[in-house]
Amino acid sequence: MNAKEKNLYEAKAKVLKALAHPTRLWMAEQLSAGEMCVCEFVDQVEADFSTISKHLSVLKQAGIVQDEKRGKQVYYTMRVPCVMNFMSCVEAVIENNAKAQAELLK
Amino acid sequence: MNAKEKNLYEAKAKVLKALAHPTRLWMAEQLSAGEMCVCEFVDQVEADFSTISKHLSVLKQAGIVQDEKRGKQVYYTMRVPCVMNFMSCVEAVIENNAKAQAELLK
DNA sequence: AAAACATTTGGCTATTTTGCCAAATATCAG
DNA sequence: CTGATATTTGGCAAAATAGCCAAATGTTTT
Repeated sequence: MNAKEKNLYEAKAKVLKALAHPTRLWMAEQLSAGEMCVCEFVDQVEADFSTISKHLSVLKQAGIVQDEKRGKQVYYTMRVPCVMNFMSCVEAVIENNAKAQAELLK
Repeated sequence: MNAKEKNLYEAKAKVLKALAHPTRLWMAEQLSAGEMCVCEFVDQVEADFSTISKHLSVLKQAGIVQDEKRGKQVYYTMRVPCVMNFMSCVEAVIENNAKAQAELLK
């Protein structure tokens, strides 16, 4: 693996890492259904609003979402909607794991 | 978000987290092309073999790969091949980011 | 049984990530 | 301008992750 390839894998990993947090993943899924402002997340997520803001910032830094200020509020939208397409496969992994677990109990 | 839903997002995040490391992501991509033994990774990755073993263990714990001992060697294979399908989208994110960067320089 | 080989595990430190609080910034209402 | 509201930023402590070394385990060869 040369330097260029290494950079590529680091870039890819950064995108995945941004999604690899329960709260951020949930946020991304919500945004897949349409834009939301920070205040809506504050209402629905049990965490300090500064924490929520930082999570959104991580998603933005990774290039997954974008923000737009309108009045007092900041609205976030998905920038690359396809990102959520693979969640069905992630769910398949989890189902597989559950099956394997169940198998152990037989 | 109730407790059950929270568990689900934690499980999904765990799968993503397992892939969210340059070395592990590279390993997963290699395995998408067919099985490999730990020793092959040791030859190709610049890291201690214990580190490599631990990375593979993380992928296994997440349910992404499975292992099989044959003789002295341990062979790893993808357990849920679809996991790599979304990489084209992750690449799209990166391309988008690059475009945005380029735009800044104009 | 001993030596050699392949891999995993335990333990430790360095680094990164999380999440809260407090403070700063920006916008709007009066 | 002042105060209220929405959000971001800085700073810090706690928790999680990464990666190396050494030791343990399992397998084959001699």
